[in-house]
Amino acid sequence: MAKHRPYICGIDAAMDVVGGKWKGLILWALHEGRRRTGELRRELPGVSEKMLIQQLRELEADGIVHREVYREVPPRVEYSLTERGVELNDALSPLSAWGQRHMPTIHAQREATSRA
Amino acid sequence: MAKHRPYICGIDAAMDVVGGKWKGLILWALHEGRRRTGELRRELPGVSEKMLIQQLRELEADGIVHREVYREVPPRVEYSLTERGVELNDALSPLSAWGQRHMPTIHAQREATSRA
DNA sequence: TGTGGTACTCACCAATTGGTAAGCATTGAA
DNA sequence: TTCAATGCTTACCAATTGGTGAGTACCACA
Repeated sequence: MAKHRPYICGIDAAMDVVGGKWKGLILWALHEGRRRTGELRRELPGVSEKMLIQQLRELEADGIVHREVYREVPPRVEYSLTERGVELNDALSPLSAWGQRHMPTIHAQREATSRA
Repeated sequence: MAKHRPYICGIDAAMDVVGGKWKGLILWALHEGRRRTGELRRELPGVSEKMLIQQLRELEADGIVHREVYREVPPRVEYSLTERGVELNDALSPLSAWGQRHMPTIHAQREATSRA
C-alpha cells in the first residue's frame, strides 16, 4: 500500500486509493455489476492472480469494494462496489472521459519520443 | 514512465498520465498559476529534486505542462499548464472532492489495520 | 482412486522506482 | 578570488513492486 503520512490534498488521498496498478480497471469493471474473482481476472488482460487479489484486498481495506464469500464447493467469491466505491467511480468518470479523448495522442507521442 | 501497451479504457490512459508519485500534486499546484522550479519544490513537502524534475519532464512529454526557460543568470524556468493540462485538472476536480470527503476515514482505517 | 474447478497463499527472483549526495555552468556581488 | 543562487544531471544504492510457479483445501464426479 502506501505511506501513512497525512495527505496534502484531496487528489493526494484519492490517488493513494485508486493509484494501484490495476485499481482503476477493477473499479471500472465492477461499475457494471458484481463479479467473481475469475471473471475479473478474465476481464483484465495481463493481470496475475497475485496482483488481482492483492489489489482487491487493498480496495476492500479502504472500503471501496465488498467481498462476499459463498460457502460452496468449488468456492465462490463475489466482489461489488460499496456506496463509497460507487461515489469514487462517479468521481472518476470525468477523468475517464478525458482519457478517452486524449488516449490516441498520448499513445502516439510516447511512441514517437521513445524512438528518439 | 510506463509501458507502451494499448490502453484498455479511458481510466487506464488517464492513470498512466497522472499516476506518477507527485503528478497529481504538481498539477494541483500549477492550477493556481505558473511556478518556478524552486517554488514547486517548496510547495511539495518531501519531493526530491530528482523526482520533481523527472515528473515535470514526463508531464511535459505528455503535453500537460509547458516549460519556459528564461536565459538569465541565475537561471529561471517556469512551468505552466497547457490547454490539455487545464482540461485534465478540471477532470480531476471531482476526484479531488471525493478525496477531501473521505480522507479522514481512509487515513484512520489504514492506521487501524496496520496496527492489527 | 484420481481429476477438475475455484480462490487463494507463499517463496523466490527480477525489474522498477525512489533517495542521497555530489557535481556542473553561469555571473553578479562581497 | 570566492561564494551564492538556480536548475539540472549523474552515479550509486535501497526499497518497493511485480511476475512465476508451485502448493493448499474442498468436494463432486467419473
